[in-house]
Amino acid sequence: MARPRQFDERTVLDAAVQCFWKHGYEATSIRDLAHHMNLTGASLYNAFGDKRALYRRALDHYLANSFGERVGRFEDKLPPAEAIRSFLNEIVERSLSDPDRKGCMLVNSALEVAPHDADFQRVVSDMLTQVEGFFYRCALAGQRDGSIADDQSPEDLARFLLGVLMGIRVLARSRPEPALLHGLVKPAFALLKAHR
Amino acid sequence: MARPRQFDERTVLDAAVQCFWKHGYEATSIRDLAHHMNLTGASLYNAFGDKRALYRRALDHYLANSFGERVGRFEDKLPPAEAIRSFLNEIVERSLSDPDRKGCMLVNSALEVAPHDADFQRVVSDMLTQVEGFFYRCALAGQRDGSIADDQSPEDLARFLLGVLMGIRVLARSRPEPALLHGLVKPAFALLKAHR
DNA sequence: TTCATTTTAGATCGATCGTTTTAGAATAGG
DNA sequence: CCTATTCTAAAACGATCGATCTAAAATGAA
Repeated sequence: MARPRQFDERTVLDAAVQCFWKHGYEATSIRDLAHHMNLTGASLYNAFGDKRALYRRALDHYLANSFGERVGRFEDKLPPAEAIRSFLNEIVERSLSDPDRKGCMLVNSALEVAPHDADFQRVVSDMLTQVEGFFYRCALAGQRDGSIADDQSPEDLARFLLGVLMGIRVLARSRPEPALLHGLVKPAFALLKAHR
Repeated sequence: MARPRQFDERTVLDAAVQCFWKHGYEATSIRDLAHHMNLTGASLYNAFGDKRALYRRALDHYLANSFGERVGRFEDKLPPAEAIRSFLNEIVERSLSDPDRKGCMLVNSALEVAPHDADFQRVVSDMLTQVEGFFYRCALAGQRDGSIADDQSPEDLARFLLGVLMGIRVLARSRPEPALLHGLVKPAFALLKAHR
């Protein structure tokens, strides 16, 4: 019977997420990771395989705990227009209060890793499609209940909102200024507003 | 009297831009750069100092030849609303036709390098402010001549358009799909349209 | 021609990289 | 107790990194 593990997998994955999220894949070394995860190199390799596999696990962990839980909180609990606004506003507020300016690990991965790795390309693309799907469902429901303007198709509104979200994420890392991020979403929300 | 240089600086900077733009800073090695720039390591160091300084030169070169020239082409030659639309549409079309999916070196830098380097942080932030300024001037002029809706302030419109541009850039690298990018800008353009 | 200076070419340096190895430790089962 | 298995700790491996070094080459001036 083998020796049992000393570490808690979730705890070490949280630590890995923090490292990769802040610094990116290439600039995060295995020694940094091992140090922050409180593991030795061999334990890290035993548990996760290699750097790339760890990155994948960390990204999946991040996505489950960010987008996954955020959609769950908003989609079935708020009216569609409000779900969209709350979703984006929460991201704006969290970004403005992050001293590390980490932005979004999905977006960071989309730009750094995914262009050169087919597997990550699929993960990122699928996830972006899911985010778009959330916006689509909200736009559709909002146009049906009359709370969202219907001059644009729900497909285009979903694409537009996805673009706005990506823009927020980039500016959150590069220019996390309240006037900028609040001012950015204001016209977007106005576009959603139904004219009655 | 010293031996003259064999290389053309602009040509080697173009090559450096391509390397850094496609792969990012960390994942681009000096040997890659030297190879694509057709220089030896020593020549590269003699001419540019070190990797970081070369990156700075490459980024400046990129910015002068992308944003700089694009604004020059549109701002004084087209009406304001059309300048905005042409600016964004050109970026969409170029992104859709780039097999390397390089996206935008400024955005890539904003996410990879700028969070950890004060100098680059300033370069990126200043540049984003200039892009916003372009949008602001167009929004202001467009609201004055009545071709751009005025329910949002020109400041907020500029912020919004900057966010939309960032979104385009991210999606151009991660999901360069015609329906997505075209669909994204359509509602944004509709928002600009004045209701007369 | 020599001289001084910079460039180019290729090799080398010391450090860091991702990963593996070696050895001791921790467990349950027999 | 022994055994088999996996975990943990630390050292080590081979490769690559950014940068420097050494030597030859290229120039104009004296």
